[in-house]
Amino acid sequence: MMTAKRSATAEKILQLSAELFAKKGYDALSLRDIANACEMKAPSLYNHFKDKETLYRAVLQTVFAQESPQLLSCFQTGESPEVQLKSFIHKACLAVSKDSIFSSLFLRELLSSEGQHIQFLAEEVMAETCQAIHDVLVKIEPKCDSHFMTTSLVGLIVFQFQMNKMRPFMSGSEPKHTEVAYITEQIESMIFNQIAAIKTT
Amino acid sequence: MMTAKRSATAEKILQLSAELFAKKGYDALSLRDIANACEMKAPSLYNHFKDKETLYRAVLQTVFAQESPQLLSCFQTGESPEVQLKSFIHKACLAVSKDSIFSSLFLRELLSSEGQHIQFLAEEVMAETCQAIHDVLVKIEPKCDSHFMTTSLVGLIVFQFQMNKMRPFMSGSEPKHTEVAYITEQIESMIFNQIAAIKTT
DNA sequence: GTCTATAACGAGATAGAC
DNA sequence: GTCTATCTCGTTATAGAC
Repeated sequence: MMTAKRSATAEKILQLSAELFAKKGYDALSLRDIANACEMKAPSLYNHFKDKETLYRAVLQTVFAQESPQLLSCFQTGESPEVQLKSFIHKACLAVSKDSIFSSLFLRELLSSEGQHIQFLAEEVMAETCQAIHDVLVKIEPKCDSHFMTTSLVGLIVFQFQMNKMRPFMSGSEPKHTEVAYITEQIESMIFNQIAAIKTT
Repeated sequence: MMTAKRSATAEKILQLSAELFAKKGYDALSLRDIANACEMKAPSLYNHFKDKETLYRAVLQTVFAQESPQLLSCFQTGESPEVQLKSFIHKACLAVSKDSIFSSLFLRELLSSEGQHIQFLAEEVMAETCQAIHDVLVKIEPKCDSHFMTTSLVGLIVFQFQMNKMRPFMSGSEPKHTEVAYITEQIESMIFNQIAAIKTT
């Protein structure tokens, strides 16, 4: 599916507003804020996008499309399924830790009451990546519930990094808990221990 | 800490607006929407709450306070730590599946850019429950990272039930994946398999 | 007094005219 | 790209009902 070629300013609007949509959410973010970040006036945005909703959908599409190839590449190597999965976990954790735009937008949509974008996200944007995780899990251990493990993996990655904001106020939290390497290692451990447990039954 | 005694209408406003705040989010929900649900006019709300922000904070407090005793009771039995943790997982999953107000508000706050309420939630509202999980995990397996396991458990519960909206559009999803009993069982399995794996090292 | 509704304000929103 | 119409927001002032 080809995405329409965009002008340079349209690209600029997309990139800058993606960050703002992720940070403040659809309703709290005004077109003026976006225009401000782009060094233009709000009505000028209408030269590039039909309305706020259209801009937002374009943001969803491009943000997820940017991450997707990187993540999919993990599964296109000659390595064993186990190694492929591990490298995916590492790359996904790194991506989410570097900027949370991806995961913030995803979580916001998951919370949204009007489920308009849920289907779009699932089928058009995340399908390939989730399918790849799904397939590699089946290869590693056919007996496992690969759908549930896929959602658990995605959930842990998305949630644990969001939790970094709250950890300072929680008991038992240590500095290491906010480190990418440590979180990655722990999530990897949970997933592979679960697989191992199923394997031996 | 005593909470101020509230009138019947104030309680009604709290209950009805909690649902709406969870569903639409702080910014998207107008005082007129709330008033509508309560069968009153917007300005009348000001007889019961100073402003929107105050109402919202009261909502956070009461919603979490309602769930808290139920969940804490799991840890106040004479049962073994393992049984206590299992009964907590069951009760928490059931609570989240019955109404997602609790977990929606929590996730929304976790996403919020202004972290004003994060500390409040962590220290005033969720601290007791998280501490109880933390303690029981230490009892079961002192070698485990109980902080990380606590957040993983909370994250899995909150996330997996939110995912039910998206599952219909994902490959590999079956009807059982949206059932409370099945999700509960799977989360329990992940947590206890992780504990078992740590125990044997 | 206690709670309610009506009217209206100023700020800030989207979006269409120019 | 700018101007501006129109709408909706949170909030206040005020006056009437129980």
